[in-house]
Amino acid sequence: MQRRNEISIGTLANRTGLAVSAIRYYETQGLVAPERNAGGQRRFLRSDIRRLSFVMIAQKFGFTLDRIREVLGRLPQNRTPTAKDWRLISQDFRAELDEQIEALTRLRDKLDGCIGCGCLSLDRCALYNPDDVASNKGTGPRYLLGDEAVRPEG
Amino acid sequence: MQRRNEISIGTLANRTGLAVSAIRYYETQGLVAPERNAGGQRRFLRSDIRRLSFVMIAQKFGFTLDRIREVLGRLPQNRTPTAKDWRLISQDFRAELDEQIEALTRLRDKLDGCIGCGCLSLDRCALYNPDDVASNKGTGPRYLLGDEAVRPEG
DNA sequence: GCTTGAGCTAAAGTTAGCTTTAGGAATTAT
DNA sequence: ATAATTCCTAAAGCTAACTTTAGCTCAAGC
Repeated sequence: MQRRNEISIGTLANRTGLAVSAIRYYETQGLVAPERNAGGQRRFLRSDIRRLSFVMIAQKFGFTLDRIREVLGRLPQNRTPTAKDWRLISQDFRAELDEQIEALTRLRDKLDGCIGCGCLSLDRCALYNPDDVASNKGTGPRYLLGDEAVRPEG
Repeated sequence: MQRRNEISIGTLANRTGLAVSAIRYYETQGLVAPERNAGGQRRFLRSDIRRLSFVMIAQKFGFTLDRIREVLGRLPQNRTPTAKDWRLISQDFRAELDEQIEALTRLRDKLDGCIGCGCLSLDRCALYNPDDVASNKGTGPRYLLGDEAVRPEG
């Protein structure tokens, strides 16, 4: 009962490399909205492969699922997104990314100033500007960019 | 019983802006190691203000506490760190940071290529190179891009 | 000397992003 | 027609980085 344009969760998992459980979780988070067949099983569209690929890429850049859902919300709801639709949101995405990289670079440059004075003290240090990098408020894990960027051990 | 060079956890909290509970947690994680007074209360050194300041900065850059503990381990254990000591580890730190920024920039450039083709598909997209940015941490076996190959069925 | 604020510990709760487990039901393969 | 997969749901578990709560002790001010 697998129509041309419909795929099962297992197939989607294989095509994206995601775990089946992860895809189900993404559904609860509103990142995909599959239909159900007569037996109650999820039927995804082929275009969901691209959709979830986007999710994975965005995560690699450090975006949260909430943020990603927002971005995906800019895709047309009433039809399957075209290449042009994806191009548009990828461009917005790139702009945010540029800002993130710049913020990080500014922060790094400030660290340079502090290496000079060796202070690292709250009283004087330029590093304590709250506007630097979007500071993740509240409890829970706070990660923006991968922690172990490159470990020297390799 | 507050000696010249010793401060209470409350004072340390005020000086760093951290919550008292956060400082206690950092102790369990081996990021600070205060002594105790006769009554069992923690007595920190003034130099711990700088130490925790470093922790906060490193977190702002997205480093995990585990990673930060490692970095702090390069400070001398037997004496209070000098400005020069801090300068040395800040430099190492900067190097890692540079790599992080570069990895992110490389990834962004690849996104540019994909905006061109609008593909965002696992089969073709350059974004799925496992060497890009260190894969996300988190729980359990997560086949993110690169951890476990994207199966050969193609 | 008594009250009040600061500290202490251990344990449980929180958020994000999932995975694992348990116990069935639907599909697919033989 | 079975057997073997795959899928389903709900609930619990896990990591990181903390906070909150409960119940008690210590220290400081009047």
